[in-house]
Amino acid sequence: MAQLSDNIEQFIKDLMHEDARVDLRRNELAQHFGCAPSQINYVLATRFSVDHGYIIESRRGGGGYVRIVRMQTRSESGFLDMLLNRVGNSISEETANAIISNLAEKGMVTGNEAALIRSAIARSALSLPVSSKNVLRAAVFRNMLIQVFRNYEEGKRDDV
Amino acid sequence: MAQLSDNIEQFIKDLMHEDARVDLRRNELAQHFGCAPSQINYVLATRFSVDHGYIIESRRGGGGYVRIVRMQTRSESGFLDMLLNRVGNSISEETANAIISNLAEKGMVTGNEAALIRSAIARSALSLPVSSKNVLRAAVFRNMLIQVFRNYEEGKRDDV
DNA sequence: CTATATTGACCATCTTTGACTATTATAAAC
DNA sequence: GTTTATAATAGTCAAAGATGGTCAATATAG
Repeated sequence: MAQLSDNIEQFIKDLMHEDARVDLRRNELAQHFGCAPSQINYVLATRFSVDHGYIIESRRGGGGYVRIVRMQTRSESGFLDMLLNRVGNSISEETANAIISNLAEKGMVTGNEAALIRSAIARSALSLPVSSKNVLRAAVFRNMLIQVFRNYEEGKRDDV
Repeated sequence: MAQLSDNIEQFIKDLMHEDARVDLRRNELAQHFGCAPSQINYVLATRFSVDHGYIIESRRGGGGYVRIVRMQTRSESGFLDMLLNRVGNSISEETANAIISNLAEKGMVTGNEAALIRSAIARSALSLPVSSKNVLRAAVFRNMLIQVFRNYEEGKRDDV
């Protein structure tokens, strides 16, 4: 089932296992995977966004490159502030999921916890319009309970 | 005479004989049985629901799949069933917290997970009235993020 | 007759590609 | 040395492809 995009993502993450920064040639990488160069941009956009905790820099022309940098966080409280700011008053499920992935990659939440958070903020959990907090709470809680049992079933293993 | 749905159900259950989890291609399976793809959804909805002890996950697009996950034992899925029933359509924060404590006592969730669930369904997280899912999601997510960092700063300790 | 099953039309989401554009380095011309 | 042409990169965006989801109409089994 592994998709081209997933393979490229993994390839890059392997490269970054040691270093917080990696440079690569877009065209070379595309050739290595036998795909269109713009495919690389797609992977970067969907898996290495700022919300995922990465910054992309690049340069065109001879000797051009694409640089992927894993963002560093100074302090935990600063990081939390930044995240709360990013979330703000409104956030899409996709953006939230990117942030959750980032937290999981950083080891700040376990895979189970990440899944639990996802289940609480999923579109399907937030039934609107809703008349009372109790009704809304039930919807969110139900989703989380199901998630708990999914985790429990897998023997608390962390695969997300 | 065995219905198509029964055959598909059996086929999937055979696949799951060994593993508690199986991934399949909806279209492939439909083709295998010479039926409409949506027939697969029907089978999943009627025979692999949460009530039946299964959880369905899926992904669209290239490399898409349908994943069926079985909960470990009948008693566990029965327990979940009971809980979902108890939650029903509406639940107070107090009742929900009691359920969460019970799950923690049984060791089905860690202390961190319990705290995370509480933070998602707290009165303060469920800001109503609210105009959009994104706004509501932000409120819930913010609460959970704060909880994540509280857990993390406490050294990932699990005290309930 | 009623409950269950089946299908098909239409929708939503994710991925891959290709044509066109933008930028930079290097070599050539002056 | 500056200007100009050419090659070498990378970026953007929209279209096409590849899946799966939903729902209402219809058919079938009991």
